[in-house]
Amino acid sequence: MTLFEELSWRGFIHQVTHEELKDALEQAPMTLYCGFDPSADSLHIGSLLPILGLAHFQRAGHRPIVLIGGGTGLIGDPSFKAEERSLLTKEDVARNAAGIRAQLERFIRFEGENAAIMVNNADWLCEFSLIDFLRDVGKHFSVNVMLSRESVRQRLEDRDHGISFTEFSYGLLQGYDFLHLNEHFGCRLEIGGSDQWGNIVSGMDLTRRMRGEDTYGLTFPLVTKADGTKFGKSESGNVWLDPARTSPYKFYQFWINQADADVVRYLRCFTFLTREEIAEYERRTAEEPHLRAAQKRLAGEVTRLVHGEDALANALMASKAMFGGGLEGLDESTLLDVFSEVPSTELPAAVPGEGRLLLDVLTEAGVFRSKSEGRRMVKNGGLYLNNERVGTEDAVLGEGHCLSGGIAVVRKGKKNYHLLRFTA
RNA sequence: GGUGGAGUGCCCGAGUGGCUAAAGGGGGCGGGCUGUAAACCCGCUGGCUAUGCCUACGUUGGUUCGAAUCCAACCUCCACCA
Repeated sequence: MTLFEELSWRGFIHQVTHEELKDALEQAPMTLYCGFDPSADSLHIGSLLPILGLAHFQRAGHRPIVLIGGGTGLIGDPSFKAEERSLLTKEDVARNAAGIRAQLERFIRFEGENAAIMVNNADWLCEFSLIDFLRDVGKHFSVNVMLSRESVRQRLEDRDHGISFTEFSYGLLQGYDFLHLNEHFGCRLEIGGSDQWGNIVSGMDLTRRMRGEDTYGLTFPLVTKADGTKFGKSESGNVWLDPARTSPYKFYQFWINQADADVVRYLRCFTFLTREEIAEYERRTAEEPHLRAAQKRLAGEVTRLVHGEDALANALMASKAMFGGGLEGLDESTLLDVFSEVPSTELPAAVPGEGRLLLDVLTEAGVFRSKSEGRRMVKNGGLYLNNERVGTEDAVLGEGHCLSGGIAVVRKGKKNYHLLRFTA
């Protein structure tokens, strides 16, 4: 199977500028690039597709360039954005660029044969003088063409939001990146999300005009969900690659909760499993959906890829404790680890012996907004202490409620945990 | 600027003197079923020192034994006209 065929069945291909790209990729190693926007100090799973795209190219022997938009990030890409965004400071962008760089190193190999290269476009864009840029680069861009781009159409039509000259100029900068990479690294292909089509074509045009070089562009489709909601959001917001922002446990849970209708597609594009393996999961999803073998494999693969083997093991252990039941066997450090991201409240050790009402303690600890809420929760049978349902409103907190290490695990409903820690 | 209408709980929306912590719907939360899913079913959805009390129907004041409901002023929004 050729690289192009592989990308194709995995669902990586939305648009290609030239059909010949598929042959060119088979004939000789190619240098290609993909840009990442440093608008936050971490990537989120929306960037996973481009990252894995680059990885596939590298596995097939091509040379990827990872471009961090340290310069373009100072301007802001207006493509398909409804409103003008506020500018990030140079310090923010530099810090974000560093964070993203560290993350990308997990996915792409930067040494050995066809090692990837990482560049930051701040290195060349920030050097440019305005006059030079307008004379040398701007001259090759037609405002008429820029105005006709679909990606800014909404902003041109919307009088309330409009578009500033700054953002309108963004395309020139990204276009210049391609030219620069072509000149310095022989880069001949830019890949990106489907919203990047206009910017990619700009860069190709510029490279042809200024250097007479023909280049290629390829875009990935938007990742969709069968139910029409947006992919990449969990109830707690964006799903980030940074474990400090989205813990490996939550990350794992995000994937395990994917719908049957989506999971096979996700196995194709977010894992490196073979066609045969995925076909097997497709069969199992159809025949024994309740086992959710595909979701488990997807969550395992992606979590390992993003966070590593140890983090995956922890996520699995935590998931088992949260959903499998038994807490009794766990020792203190395991408990703390499993519930590490759960809010906790420290209480003096004397408290359990004093026989205080459980509801009073939990309201003080912030588990309930009011005592009424707590009473309601008990009445509806939604309050659990160490996985045992609390049956009465006047339950008293006692010695027997501590697990190892003086910890009591409070649960509201199915998934909301809170830890009480009794300290000496 | 003129005229008319409207502001109710997280949201929409009923309610025109006591039976109203306020119908109904949505959302949210909890329970059941299940696969940590979807769909569906059920319950809850102001607070408290709790068979009672307090707070709440745009704001402030008034009428009344009693007001979301009547009156006055103010604020805000909408519609139509200019």
